Amino acid sequence: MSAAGGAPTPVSALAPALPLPRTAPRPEPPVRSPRATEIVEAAQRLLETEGAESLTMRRLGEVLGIRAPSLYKHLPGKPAVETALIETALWGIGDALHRVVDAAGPGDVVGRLLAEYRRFALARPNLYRLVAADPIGRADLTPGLEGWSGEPFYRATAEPYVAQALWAAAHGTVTLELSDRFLPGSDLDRTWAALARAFTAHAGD
Amino acid sequence: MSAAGGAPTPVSALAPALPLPRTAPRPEPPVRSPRATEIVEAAQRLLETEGAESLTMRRLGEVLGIRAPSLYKHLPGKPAVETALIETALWGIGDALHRVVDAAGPGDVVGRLLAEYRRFALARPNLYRLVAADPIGRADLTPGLEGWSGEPFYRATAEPYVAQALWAAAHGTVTLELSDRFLPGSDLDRTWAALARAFTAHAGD
DNA sequence: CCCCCTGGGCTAACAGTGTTAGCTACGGAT
DNA sequence: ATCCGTAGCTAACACTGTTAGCCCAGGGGG
Repeated sequence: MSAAGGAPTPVSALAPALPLPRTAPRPEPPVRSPRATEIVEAAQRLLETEGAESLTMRRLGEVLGIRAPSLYKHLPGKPAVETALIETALWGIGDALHRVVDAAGPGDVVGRLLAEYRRFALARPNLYRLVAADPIGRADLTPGLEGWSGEPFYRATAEPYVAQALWAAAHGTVTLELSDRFLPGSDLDRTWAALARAFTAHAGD
Repeated sequence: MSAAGGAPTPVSALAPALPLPRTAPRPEPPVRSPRATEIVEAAQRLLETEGAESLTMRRLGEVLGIRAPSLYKHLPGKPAVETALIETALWGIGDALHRVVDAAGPGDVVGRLLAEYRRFALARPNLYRLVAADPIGRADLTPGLEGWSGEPFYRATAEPYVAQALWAAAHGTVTLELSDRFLPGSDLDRTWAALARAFTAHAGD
């Protein structure tokens, strides 16, 4: 991800930019062989239905009617599978968030952005957890993808560092909600509302 | 962790509470045998100096001049080691944050709280990453520890849901900073400043 | 003094992980 | 008809956490 816009956006821009412009174009998905695509799709199904600890090369081969070592004829290894899954997640989040900002009705873009971010993650908990799991082979990710998928936060806040903070806050909140780390009995709707309020209330300062 | 105070604090309290009260007492650390304590300390050193992937039972035994299976005479397994490390981290964070709130000079408690949270995590990156790594054997944690260690956020905001949101935001930002997930070239000081501003500016609304 | 028993080490082993090497069968191109 | 790449296979390696079972030193009770 990484909010704060793509390459052409100068980081120091305190921009007015009310029409919520797009700056970075949607990056091109990488070309994969048909079989490799099948494998990645099977991996996604496996991850969502059985959880991360079931996403093993042997198990993945099994659901494909294949032995584990044969997977290496199509993909270089397990990190590649995970990277592919992370990428589909980033494309999904990016598309969903850009859509929200595109349909910018009158007020509270931030609130709707946060709601959509939350909705997406809760709908695919295991996928989001995978994205959140630290290391992420930055170098192997499609260039520009992280920036593009975080860009809606910039479009909504029009200030790069507020955008980064908002993105990080959303990420943290959703992570904790997925891990069930908030005090039991908390009304998470109100937590999200408090977060939206913090980033909305004081438009000019 | 988990902000929003301990048991006696009614969640609905929109409290005035300006003297920044403490609600939950500091929980008692669990009693461990001397040898078990040695092992946990060695694990912490190992984690910080060599990283999470080196924190293996065989390697841990090695630095203690012991074979891996012997560790099981003192601790029930690797999850127990990790839980112990997580607990020391939570105690550390809790102590540091409570100290900040105790020394409450005039303004910007939130800013100083965030700064301390960040400082702590960056000083022990691998330890913090371990805490952030999802599953956390909630049941095996010292009761009340999570609530107590997040309580300073409540003391600083005096509203449980704002506290949760602030804590989550801090967690997310520090996680992304540790994983180097922000756009390269970003001035993270400004991101943190933007976060503090969001949770400070509008005191009353 | 001897016995017993417990604490804390050991080796061997198991099941599981990602991954590599080397073999083989099929299918399309020359 | 021959070649060769594609895509499967088995065997194996090095690693993980973990269990079973053995063994030896030290201390207390008869």
